[in-house]
Parts: sequence; C-alpha cells; structure tokens
Amino acid sequence: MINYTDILREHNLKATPQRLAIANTLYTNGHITIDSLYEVMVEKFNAISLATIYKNINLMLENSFIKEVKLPNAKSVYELTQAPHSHLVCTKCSAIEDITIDLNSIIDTVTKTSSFKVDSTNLVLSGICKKCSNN
Amino acid sequence: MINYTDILREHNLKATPQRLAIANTLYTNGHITIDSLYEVMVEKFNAISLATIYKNINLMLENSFIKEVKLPNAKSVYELTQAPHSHLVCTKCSAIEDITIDLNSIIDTVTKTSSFKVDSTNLVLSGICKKCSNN
DNA sequence: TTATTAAATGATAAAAATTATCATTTAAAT
DNA sequence: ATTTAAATGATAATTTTTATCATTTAATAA
Ligand SMILES: [Mn+2]
Ligand SMILES: [Mn+2]
Ligand SMILES: [Zn+2]
Ligand SMILES: [Zn+2]
Repeated sequence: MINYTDILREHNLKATPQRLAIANTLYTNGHITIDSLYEVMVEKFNAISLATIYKNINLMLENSFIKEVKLPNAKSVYELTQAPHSHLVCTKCSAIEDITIDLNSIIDTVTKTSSFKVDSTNLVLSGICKKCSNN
Repeated sequence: MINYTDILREHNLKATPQRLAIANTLYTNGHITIDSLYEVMVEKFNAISLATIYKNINLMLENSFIKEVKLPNAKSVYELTQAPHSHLVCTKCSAIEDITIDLNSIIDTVTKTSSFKVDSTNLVLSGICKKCSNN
C-alpha cells in the first residue's frame, strides 16, 4: 500500500481517501477499466458513487496523474502516469503488458518524410502472449 | 462517385443505397466520426435513422469493410479498410493523415525480447502538422 | 418479369454510459 | 478551532448505443 498523498497534491488533487484508493487500485492492477475500478472501489467504500469514479478519472486525466489507454475492440483502460511506453494486448486472454520500445528512429523518419512534428506516440501491438502460445 | 456494389457484396453486405452512400462518404472524407457521418448521410437521405448508421458501422466493422481508428482525446473515426497504415494526428487542427511506416524491425525486436507474437499494430503519432507549423 | 424470402430500414423504445446538479461533508489552509 | 473551496454521494439529466418490430427492399430463382 503506497501512500499517494504527496503525488496527488503535486498534481493539484486533494488527497481524499477515495482518490488514494483509486491510486492504489491502479498501482495494484496496472490497467483497469472504469467498470472494474468501480467494482474494486465498492469493496473499499460501500457507498461510493459511480459519479465520483467518473469525476476523479476525468480530473486525474486532466492533471496527468493517470493516462487512458485505448485498445482495439475493447473498452479503454486507465493506468498511473509512468514513463512513456507501448502496450502488448493478447487477443486470446486480453492480457495487457507494458513494453518500452524505442520509437526514435521511426519518429525521425516521419519528421523527414512528412514534415510532421511528432510530440507523442500511441502504440498498441495485438497478438498472442507467451502464456497463450504455450497453452 | 465510386460504385461499391461489388466490394460490399464481397464482404457479405447487401448493396443498399444507404450503404453505398456510407462507402462513398468514407471514400470522400477519409476519416469520419459517427456524428459527422450521420450529418452527411441526412443530406442524402433525409429520413435515415441513426440506428441504421450504427447498425451498418458495426456490421461493416465485423465484415472488415471498414476499420475503426481510436484517437487520443477524441472520438473514434472510421475509414474504409486499406493496406495497414499508421496515423498522424495534429493536436492543433485535429487533421488526420495516413502514413505507411515499416514497423517490422520493431515487431522483430518485440518478438525476440518478449516472446509475444505480434499480429497487428495500431500506431497513432500526435503532433503538429505541416500546415499548423507554418501558420 | 414476377414471386419469394431473408435481410435492411426507419421509427421508436430501451439500455448503457457519461455528465450535471445540489445538499452535505471534508481536506487543507488559516 | 475556523474557514472555505473542493469533493462526495444521491440522483436527475443527458448522451451514446443497442434492441424491437412493422414495413420495405435487395437478391435469388422460377
Ligand atoms: Mn501501461
Ligand atoms: Mn487511415
Ligand atoms: Zn494471452
Ligand atoms: Zn494542424
């Protein structure tokens, strides 16, 4: 159980018990949908409102405390903001893995060939994870 | 005005006037949201139902006649299925450009370092387009 | 052609997802 | 301890998407 009080405040977010729990849920689960997050949160706060989940997710996104990951053929998942990274998604078991890939050579090529200035990247690779290729 | 009758049928879709119009709208506009597509379609069929748009978009996705492109901080856009390609999105003017990038070296690296078998890629690069960097 | 039929459409209701409102509570700063 | 702006929970409202169903129509074959 990590204490996210200071990090929340650094992102201009009051450190409420609900937000601390959201942060820890994201830390524990890695990537989670709104629905799953709500389910987990109800365990911890039996009277929490779904509106609180939505409001906090939106605020946390605006303040870059979390990031949204849009996946093909699935609902978005949310994660704590970390160093930029890409995602591997298994089409069999839906597992999501983080992976750090150096995209600089690609960005350079794009810059040269299209005169488009790349600021950020979003890469999702779909396929079969290690576990599923064995089973 | 391209005639999409045969191509629709190849995808097991009856060539209705509404579907032919959707296909041509996608061909003309390139990438379009559900809302914009509906607006354009109402011009051509003043009594078209929004349900028809949704049902056709979903069917066309299932039959791979079209693809969905999920963008950061924006609604999904839809496009006719083409050769796999990536997207450039301008954060100033929201313009979307197609770009073909060879990702094989990246896929190879991922396969070797993570034993994950990559089947398909989804890459969106955000930044400033040529037009916006000049203005 | 005309007849047949499964599928598509449009109108609408229903459901699901998200946001707005507001009285009450609370975190954070005095 | 007081103050206050913000957060929460309850709920309504809105938005988005899907389901239902009577009617129409595209595709096939007589
Ligand atoms: Mn991640
Ligand atoms: Mn495209
Ligand atoms: Zn798997
Ligand atoms: Zn631009």
